[in-house]
Amino acid sequence: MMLPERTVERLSEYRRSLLQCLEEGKTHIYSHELAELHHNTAVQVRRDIMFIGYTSMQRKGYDVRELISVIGDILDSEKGLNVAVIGVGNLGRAITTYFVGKRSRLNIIATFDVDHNKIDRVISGVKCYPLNRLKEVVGTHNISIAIMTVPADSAVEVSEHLVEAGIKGVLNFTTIPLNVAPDVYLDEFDMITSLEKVAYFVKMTKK
Amino acid sequence: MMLPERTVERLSEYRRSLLQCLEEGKTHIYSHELAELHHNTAVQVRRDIMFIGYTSMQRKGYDVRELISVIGDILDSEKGLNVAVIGVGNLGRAITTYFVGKRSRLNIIATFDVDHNKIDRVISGVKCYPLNRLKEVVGTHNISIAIMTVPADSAVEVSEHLVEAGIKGVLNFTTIPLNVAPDVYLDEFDMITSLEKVAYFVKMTKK
DNA sequence: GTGAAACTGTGATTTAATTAACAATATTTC
DNA sequence: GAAATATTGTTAATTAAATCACAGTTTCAC
Ligand SMILES: NC(=O)c1ccc[n+]([C@@H]2O[C@H](COP(=O)([O-])OP(=O)(O)OC[C@H]3O[C@@H](n4cnc5c(N)ncnc54)[C@H](O)[C@@H]3O)[C@@H](O)[C@H]2O)c1
Ligand SMILES: NC(=O)c1ccc[n+]([C@@H]2O[C@H](COP(=O)([O-])OP(=O)(O)OC[C@H]3O[C@@H](n4cnc5c(N)ncnc54)[C@H](O)[C@@H]3O)[C@@H](O)[C@H]2O)c1
Repeated sequence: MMLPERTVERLSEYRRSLLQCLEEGKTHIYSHELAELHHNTAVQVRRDIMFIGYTSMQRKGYDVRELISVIGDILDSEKGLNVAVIGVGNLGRAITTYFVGKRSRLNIIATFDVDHNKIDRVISGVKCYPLNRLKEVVGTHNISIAIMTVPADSAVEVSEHLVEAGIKGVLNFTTIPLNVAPDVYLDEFDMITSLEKVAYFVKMTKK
Repeated sequence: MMLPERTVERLSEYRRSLLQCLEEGKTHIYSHELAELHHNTAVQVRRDIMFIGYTSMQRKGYDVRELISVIGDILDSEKGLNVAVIGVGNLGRAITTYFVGKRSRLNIIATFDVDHNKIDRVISGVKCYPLNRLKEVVGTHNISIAIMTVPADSAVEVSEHLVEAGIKGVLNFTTIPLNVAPDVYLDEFDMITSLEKVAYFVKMTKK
């Protein structure tokens, strides 16, 4: 049974706060505390936690360590998943640098590009392969997720290669919407739209 | 009257496709064509367009140029809005470089940092100011939107400065959720969550 | 010019997501 | 140890978003 998309997002966010709590020595947390950390309500938090079937010790709040672990059981794959970054320009490089070394079940283990100045170089410890070796490398390294940061005009073509190579999830940072096979999960991550949305609501509340 | 959030997002996306169409010399477009470009349905497109009160010439589809203009009337502010990037690290630099020069009503006109190696330097034509001049510069340059790309541990503090300085919209790229005054619009743009969400659905469809 | 075909615009309906309401349970106070 | 308090888990109600269904136009074919 698949959780609602918004719940999955919130669980990921909760987990990060919970890890923070743990560092601060907090062992238990109430639904309303978690809610306050995340612009939402205590009921919403409890509902999300209900979805994953965890129950707290009544009246004491949720056991932080346990909750982290249960969320992990839901979100993480047992052995983690391998990730590739496609297009190592400004954004691709920023992302790669950022993610590498983060303790996580998602490991960026390869990047791809077509620029000969980048190919075979190592960026933040991750090797850059030529795009035409995509299928091979995806296979041998068991990569299932791609982060797309190629220029807009090669996005469609590259996305087809990705599907062909056996990628099962795509996080698309390019500004053009993609079409992938129905068994491939696609998330469009659109900065321009986000910025325009902020601008719209700023404009509207000014009036 | 305020449009639903999702509709605003889609309008921004439609506009980009429409601009593309224009370049390709397409003068009219049907709802189902626009839908196909954006993983959604013709009815959804028509409903969104109905929201903004535009009507097509029956049976010919929407006039591309007109529709772009009407969406612009809804989304854009008359004179555009000024934007600042706070924290010019890897991500801040990538974003600044990307946005500058894009024909748009949203202009990145300043960046801020605390690192003396960055302050007073010009990045992609945009000057970097010291953070302690935030209020002054926001005032004199009439900046209303901030893109936050500072390290997580200074995010909360910086967000307070932003609100204090009179910023009205924040696009937050840091991994910790912020709390801003109720009249400030905040969008959390969370890459880790997005990636974890992709991973979850990949994991689930594998089974 | 008449009938069929192709689209749009929108009221009605359905589905999904959120919020309200409250019983059940544990804890504290006196 | 009874009453008051705080918190969870869940059913029911509400609200928001998406989809269906179809009437109303325009165009096209003949
Ligand atoms: N930088 C941003 O903040 C930002 C914001 C919004 C959207 N985007 C989108 O993200 C993408 C990347 O942006 P960027 O600023 O990093 O651009 P960039 O030009 O700095 O990087 C693009 C990289 O992709 C490589 N590349 C080109 N064709 C390729 C191919 N067919 N296969 C693999 N690699 C290829 C290039 O060699 C380069 O290294 C663009 O599509 C852009 O629209 C970026
Ligand atoms: N790079 C990514 O792909 C990525 C992904 C997810 C989240 N993020 C988040 O985005 C933020 C920036 O990431 P990054 O990779 O660019 O980091 P970075 O370390 O490269 O850049 C941070 C910049 O902020 C500046 N800074 C530090 N304190 C500041 C302050 N108080 N005021 C203004 N500027 C200050 C630093 O001098 C530096 O220039 C981080 O919060 C990170 O969690 C980044």
